Amino acid sequence: MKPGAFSRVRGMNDLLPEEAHHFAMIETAAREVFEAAGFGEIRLPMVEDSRLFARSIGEATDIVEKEMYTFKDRNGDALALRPEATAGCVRAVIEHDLTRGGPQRLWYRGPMFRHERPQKGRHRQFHQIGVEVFGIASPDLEAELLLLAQSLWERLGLEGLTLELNSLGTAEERLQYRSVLADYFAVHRGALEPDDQERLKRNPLRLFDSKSAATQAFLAQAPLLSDSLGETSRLHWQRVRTLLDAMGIPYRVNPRLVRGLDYYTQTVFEWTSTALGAQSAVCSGGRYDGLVEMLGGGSTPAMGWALGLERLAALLTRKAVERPFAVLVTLGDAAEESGFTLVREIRRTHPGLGIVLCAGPGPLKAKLKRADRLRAARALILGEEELAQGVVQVKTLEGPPRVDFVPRSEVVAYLAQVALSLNPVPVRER
RNA sequence: GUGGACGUAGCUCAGCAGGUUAGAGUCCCGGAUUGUGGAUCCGGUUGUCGUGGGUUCAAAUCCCACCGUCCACCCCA
Repeated sequence: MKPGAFSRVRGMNDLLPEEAHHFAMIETAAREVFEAAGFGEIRLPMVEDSRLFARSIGEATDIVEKEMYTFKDRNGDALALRPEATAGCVRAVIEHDLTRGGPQRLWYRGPMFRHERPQKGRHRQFHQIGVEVFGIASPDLEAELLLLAQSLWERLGLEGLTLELNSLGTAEERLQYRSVLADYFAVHRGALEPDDQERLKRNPLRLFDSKSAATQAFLAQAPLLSDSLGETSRLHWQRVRTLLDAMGIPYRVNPRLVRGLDYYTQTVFEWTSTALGAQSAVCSGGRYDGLVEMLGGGSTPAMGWALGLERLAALLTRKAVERPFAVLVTLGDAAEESGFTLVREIRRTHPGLGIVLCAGPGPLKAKLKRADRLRAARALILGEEELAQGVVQVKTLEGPPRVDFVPRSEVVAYLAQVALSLNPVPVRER
């Protein structure tokens, strides 16, 4: 790179064609799975009032305290680039009264922004696809959303993901347990590492995430979250697991899974992969029954999850490459003119037929080489000789060597026929 | 935000007890075959050695700072 050139902003990456194609595969699969399940897409702004995030995610979370991109616009309003989309989605549901006609099933996708130190699987601009459902309090919602994710993994051919889940109970139960845990740890405060002392002070539940052996030893003796669940929560939690068992979706109950965002209640979960290093969470979420009300809406139970596209794309090992059906090679100006006419005709009559142009100057050899590298099925050669005879040379690039001369007037129909007979379809995976 | 490793052609990397003109593989381009791909052979372009400063007769090589990537912490998708 030359001195005066610009480089990208730290943590905000270009998605080159290969990765972009993985993104597109995931997005396409997600759209199919979601829409078949009755979810509607919602497109949300990337900028919101920064107080929206402070109130929903929690004032005392790292996301809000240290990681948000906040700025004042020209009116002096405090705005923020969204660090996640649930808050904005809830805001929109309230603003447009979307639950009026009964439960709402929504999905979204797009970039999120957090000012963290970049690492593999962790970027300052990253991309999520998420679903949110409003207006269903019963545990079948958990089963529905977990099945939805499972369906997506299967649709993508992803294996080796682990589902962990836990129940936090109602907001009250969670708060109560929080103080029980704080009391228990108050005695041991001096024995904790600075990080964990901080957790104890600010959000004791986060002690479960600690990697300190001492803290984990204390936790083994600590009162259990599950013991502070009331009857209703216990039955809810039981029902979620029964439904998962009935569907045969494997999972592991992890009593230490507490999640970082303040708004979660009842069921929380996380899909992880062992192939990603420290940033192993691929998809996570949970129920947030109190959030709608907290943000000024009516009392509305809700739940959602989000997946990280960068992390998921990293698990797609198969190289997906677009293969054109044919490459059109022209030689000379007159053939070039005729060739463009042919391509226009093909694209008009058979839009799905992939034709890559290889016109302009240059030796035939190099152009065929390009066709070969694109892994096209056919090369269409159009030069002075073909022009004089009113034909197009169709060369088969895969399989036994073969060359056909097809009259110009029949070539479009001929190609359509060949493309049809080629099974699998022209777009294939390498 | 904290700690550590690393930064040399587009890509993967060698070179670094300071010393002519900075290398290999790959990729790309051209030719052998003036209009027929993949294999082989021949030839060619790769570059402020991350940036800036310092030490020195001399720095890709040693020192410092900054930037960036990666790893761990932290956090989380």
